[in-house]
Amino acid sequence: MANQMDILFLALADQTRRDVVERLTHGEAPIKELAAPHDMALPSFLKHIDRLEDAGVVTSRKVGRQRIVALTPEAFGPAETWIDRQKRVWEGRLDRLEAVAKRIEAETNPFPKDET
Amino acid sequence: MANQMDILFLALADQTRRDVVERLTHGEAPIKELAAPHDMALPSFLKHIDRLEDAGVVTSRKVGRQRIVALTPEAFGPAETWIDRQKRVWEGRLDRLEAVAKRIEAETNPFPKDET
DNA sequence: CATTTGGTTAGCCATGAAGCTAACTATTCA
DNA sequence: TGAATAGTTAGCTTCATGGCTAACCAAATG
Repeated sequence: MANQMDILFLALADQTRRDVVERLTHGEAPIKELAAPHDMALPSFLKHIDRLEDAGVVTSRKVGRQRIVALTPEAFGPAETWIDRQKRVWEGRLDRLEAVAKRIEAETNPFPKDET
Repeated sequence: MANQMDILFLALADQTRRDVVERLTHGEAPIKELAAPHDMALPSFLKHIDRLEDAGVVTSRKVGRQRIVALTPEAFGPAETWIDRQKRVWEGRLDRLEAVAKRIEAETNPFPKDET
């Protein structure tokens, strides 16, 4: 029942996971290093990483016994695009209302004040 | 345990709620009209509206027995800003890596190829 | 080869989210 | 004023989320 956008927004709806993302903007890191600042058992922390990976926000690869996690910021695209579109439609609506208001004024007042 | 940003992202992490937002970009509407396209009992739908309102994405006022809901797109700000910041830090990092790479090249190769 | 280290798996618990029905309140309208 | 309309409240179920411990696997190291 949860689509990709649900998963993406949900991944960002948690402070721990956003902290991990912020850390990763400075470069990839192994699980242990990522987990260090978080007062949480490792298996619990792992779930957060898995959730970020499911959302496509992060990828990971095994190097020896370490798992190196890296950011994939392209993943934010759909979220940003969606928000932008909403704002643009909303602003478009304001423009249209303004246009309507002007037309009504023109129709009801055949001698607008800016015309001498 | 959930901060304001959690609540905002969580509000957007649901198709029904995103649909409502999209509808509201075209103008405010009473609950019943908003609920109509959604195959869901009214009390269930109400919870979604309440969640959007908690997140600040929407406001509502009572007019007679109707409750009119309107969008407040400024609420998206924090989400957009956060995502943008992550991308900017990430890109900054790439720039820095590039700079480092250039410096290393210059140090190891005193006669770069573009110099005759 | 035994031990440490880094991660993983399995399984449990408490809480919260999303849905429902039934019953209620408050406007509006005939 | 009685009936219809628009929301609301209460209370229930089911499933997901976020946390835990214990036990395990596999790579690295003494």
